[in-house]
Amino acid sequence: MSKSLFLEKKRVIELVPRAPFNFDATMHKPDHFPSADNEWKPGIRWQTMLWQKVPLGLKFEKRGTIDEPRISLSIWSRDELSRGFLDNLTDEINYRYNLQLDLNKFNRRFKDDPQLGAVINRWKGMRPMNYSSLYEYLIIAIVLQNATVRRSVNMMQALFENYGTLLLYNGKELYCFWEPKVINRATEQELRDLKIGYRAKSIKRVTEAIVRGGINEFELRKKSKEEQRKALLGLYGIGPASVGYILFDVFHHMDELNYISPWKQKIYSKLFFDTEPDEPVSTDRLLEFFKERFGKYRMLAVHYIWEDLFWKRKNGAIEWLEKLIRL
DNA sequence: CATCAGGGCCCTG
DNA sequence: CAGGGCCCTGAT
Repeated sequence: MSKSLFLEKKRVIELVPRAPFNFDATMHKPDHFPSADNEWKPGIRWQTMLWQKVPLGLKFEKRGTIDEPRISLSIWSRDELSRGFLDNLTDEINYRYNLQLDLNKFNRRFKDDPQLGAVINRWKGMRPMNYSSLYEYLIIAIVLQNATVRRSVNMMQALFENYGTLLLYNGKELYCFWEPKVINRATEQELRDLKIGYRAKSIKRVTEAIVRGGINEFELRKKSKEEQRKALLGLYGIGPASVGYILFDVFHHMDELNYISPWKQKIYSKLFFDTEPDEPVSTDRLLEFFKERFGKYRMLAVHYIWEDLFWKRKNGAIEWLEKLIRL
């Protein structure tokens, strides 16, 4: 079973996102499955983070306004953190959370779009947000595959309980990810005993690739999208659906949209063509449509409309949608 | 009770 | 490039 750690040192720093910045729509994605490494309520997000092998408890708090945004970031740790470490961490958080993404061109270009215009208006300053390292995201992607949401939640929880570290800070108890080498030492059978099924093999092999250094997040950030895609597809258990998520969320390619899974096909068809779920528009046609209408911003545009839908759902069930998402 | 498909991917033919 | 198998779970 996992260990737990009380974090008693606290530092507070200020982050300055590029305006416009919408705190809640960035810090909470209602379509993401709940995970024991974070918690959100309006104006605050708690998030654990393993950075340079140091487990951290983060708390982001909303300050300022959409047009003059600030974030107060409190950082809990077991030991005192150096200035250099904090600077480094700040850069990483700016990168992962897309805090410096310039949305102005996107906003101007689509403010009058019949469908996207109103959504941009509602969620001005929202950006895609990823809190994970590449390795952590790969694990999440694997856990999502061929499973219902509930099952993904259970698998992730079992992994945290067995390999993660429970962090106690700010009155919260949240799990922090493990170092890859921890799972590299585990056997496939140990993983299978957590009821993750055949995914055990994928997790072992992806972890091994990371530990060996065969795939390096920081090197990959410098490469082209197609080089990144090729490297990711080379990982056992990582296919086009997972790679699509990673290229957008982890590597921030706002135009990465060239694979649509069957369940999303039905939802996109309804959203953009108002078709019935049993007669969805072909994925080829959907992809052409997105490309033509949203150009290099196509995944960002779809993200806006997708999140808008799930915020609506959070505030009251949407009947047609409930049938299409397996919980 | 049995059967089945699911927020994919690998492997085979 | 189509289709079967994979772990387990909740739905039927």
